[in-house]
Amino acid sequence: MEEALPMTQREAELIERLRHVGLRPTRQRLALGGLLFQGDDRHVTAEQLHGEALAAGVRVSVATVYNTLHQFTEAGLLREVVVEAGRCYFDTNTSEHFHFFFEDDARLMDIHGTNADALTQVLPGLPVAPEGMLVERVDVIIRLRRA
Amino acid sequence: MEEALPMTQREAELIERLRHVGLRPTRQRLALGGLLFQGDDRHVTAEQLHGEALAAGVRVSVATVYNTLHQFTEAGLLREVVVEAGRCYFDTNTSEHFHFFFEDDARLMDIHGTNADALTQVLPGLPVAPEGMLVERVDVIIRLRRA
DNA sequence: ACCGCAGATTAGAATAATTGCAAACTGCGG
DNA sequence: CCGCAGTTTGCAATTATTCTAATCTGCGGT
Repeated sequence: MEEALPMTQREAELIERLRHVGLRPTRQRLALGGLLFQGDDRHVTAEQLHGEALAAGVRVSVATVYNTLHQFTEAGLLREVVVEAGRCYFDTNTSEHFHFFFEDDARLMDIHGTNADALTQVLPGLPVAPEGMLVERVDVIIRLRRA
Repeated sequence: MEEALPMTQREAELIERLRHVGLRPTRQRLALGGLLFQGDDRHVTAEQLHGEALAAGVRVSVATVYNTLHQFTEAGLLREVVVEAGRCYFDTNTSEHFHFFFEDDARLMDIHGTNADALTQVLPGLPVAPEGMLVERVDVIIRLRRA
């Protein structure tokens, strides 16, 4: 039997957060959540996160990482961003924002600040969705290359 | 030996177009080009195009379809659009424009018309690319779902 | 504390899209 | 009509993701 580890504030918050969206706070979900939601915004692939988990000594399968990422996305804790065929990123920043994508090193970066604001303001109104359709999400990706 | 078929105007134009971008007008490239550049704008996946080619009685391998699509893209005859993890579309409309994506039937549609214009006008200036980087391309995808 | 079970996790196989490769083929300039 | 660089091909290899069926586990009820 394991000694009950002291629970940090962050852990307690994470548990509450999971419960709130109807997900049972299992060992794996807590571990992955802990890696994902530590401070600054992150953009990870399933592979990456799996690697980090293993490196941190957490036993977890790739399948579970995928399950968890999708469940988190479903629950609104993550946002999925597709940039390249056959690679998909999960973004811990779920607010309305756009992305820079650095093609040279396949890295994704949030765009925030005044530059993006004008763009944000223009988007909501247009273009009008076709009859009977509603806008699920708007993705704006600005692809960059070393000059 | 085959009888030389009469060459239509469109075929001749396609040959010229390929030569102009430095691609040898081979049987396969002509067939695929013919399917792609017939009138209205198209959004096809490699699989789809391969299917169409076979249906049209053109012998061509999947590998060649991929090669050709990428060469055409490289040459500026096509534009690649990534919408879903593990599926990538090629758009015969290479001008600056945005896309609707119908999540229900995985279909892509160009956005043109006045609605998109305001957005187009806002894009060029911002957001400013980070130091030493230049904007390769801006992708705007508006994801739709049946209401 | 202990039980039981619905929900979660797992390894490994299966699927899907795409790319790599080495051998065979073919426009096209000479 | 020759020759070769550029193309194409089938197939194997890779990569990302999903499926599956057996096993495990959080947690409410006792």
